[in-house]
Amino acid sequence: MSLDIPDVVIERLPQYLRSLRALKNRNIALVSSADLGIESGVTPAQIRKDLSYFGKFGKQGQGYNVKALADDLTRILGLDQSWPVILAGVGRLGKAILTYPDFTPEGFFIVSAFDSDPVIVGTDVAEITIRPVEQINEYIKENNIRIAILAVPGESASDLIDQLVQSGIRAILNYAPITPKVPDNVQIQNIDPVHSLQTMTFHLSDITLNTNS
Amino acid sequence: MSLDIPDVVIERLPQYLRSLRALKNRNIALVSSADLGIESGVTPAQIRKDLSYFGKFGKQGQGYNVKALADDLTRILGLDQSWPVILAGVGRLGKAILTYPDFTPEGFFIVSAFDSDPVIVGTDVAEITIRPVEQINEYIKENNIRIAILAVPGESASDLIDQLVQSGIRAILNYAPITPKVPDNVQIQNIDPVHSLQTMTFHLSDITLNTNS
DNA sequence: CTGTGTGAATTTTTTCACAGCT
DNA sequence: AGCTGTGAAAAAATTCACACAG
Repeated sequence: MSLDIPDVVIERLPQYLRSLRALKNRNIALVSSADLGIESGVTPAQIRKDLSYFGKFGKQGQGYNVKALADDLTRILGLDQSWPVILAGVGRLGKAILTYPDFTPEGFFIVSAFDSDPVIVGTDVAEITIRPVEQINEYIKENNIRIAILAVPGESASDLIDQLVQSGIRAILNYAPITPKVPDNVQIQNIDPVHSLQTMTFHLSDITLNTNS
Repeated sequence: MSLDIPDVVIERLPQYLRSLRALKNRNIALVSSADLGIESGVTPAQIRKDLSYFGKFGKQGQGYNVKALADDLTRILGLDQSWPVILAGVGRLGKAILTYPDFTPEGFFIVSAFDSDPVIVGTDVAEITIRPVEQINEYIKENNIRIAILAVPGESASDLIDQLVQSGIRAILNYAPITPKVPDNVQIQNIDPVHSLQTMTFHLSDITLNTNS
């Protein structure tokens, strides 16, 4: 059994996977943790420790088989299957997400989109007909959807999240500028460019007028 | 002096700021670390410890003055000034970013945008005329720009980042699906929805076929 | 030799718990 | 009495360093 694997470890796995794919594209068949470290920007010890949570993938004296490790990570991350995803909120941002081409090749496909605006409901975006948000819970249950992308305004986000979770959503990619509380068995990842920018300005303005009273 | 303030601490500050603003909107003038904890989803001890890196902001027995603390955090984060930002890459994603309305009220304004495609160069998006990417270094230097948003394809990203850094960029909001290496004095934050989704699927598919060989 | 896998050591981050101010 | 600010303790994450497999 597992599942006392630290979240920090899991968050690095997609990065390793990406690096391995890049190496494979360069026709590199074998890679050491040192070289994978250079490629992914992680220390070799860290990589070895991270992988050790899941098994033994390397050969002493040689390193890791690039393709085999990529396949293993793909399986570990659950990316050997294709995940249906729903989108809530088809405003400016939601439309951009619907037409964003990068999800599909990675195994995520948006199967339906919902909005509360009657003007938007019924229209088509990227070959998907927008449904009224009132139908979202029913849709989730009937189609066994586990992943939702949230692109609604901050005010409506919390309530909607509660509903989604009720209906069976287990993973939320949240674009609303809030940090919602969700139950332990629900995953949430926030995409928040303003927050990211605000983190960086601290370092830019460090005249750092500190020295406490 | 300061600047041995952990990054984890700095990353929580914008969250506190947001919570304080929400409290202020509800006309709450005074808040305890316990209540701010509920609002922001951080433990009270963590909040107090975090703030202690920057000074003493509370009153024993009472808590924190909401407005005063919000103002202090705004200053600490360098958000009491307005930051000019440039955008590199005006494709599908870049256009969405240009028309994204949330940066401006938070003190970030996009002053110019650049692209390599001659078809795009010269056109106007959101009242900004797209310039050729060849002029980006000159523009950064002449206008003393410190922050760049990167929305170019993965392949072009690394090289461009090196150029930006050379020209004086100190903070990069990166939408390209790579994890670039930058010098220590340069901040980078990655916005990577696919990575975020891939992190979550691990938890969804935990049949967790582990138990090592 | 080379480079993995891993306990042990170190460092970082979080939480505890309480003295002291209001 | 209530709640901050903070050293000290605990927990978590990273790095070290080396036995051992190929």
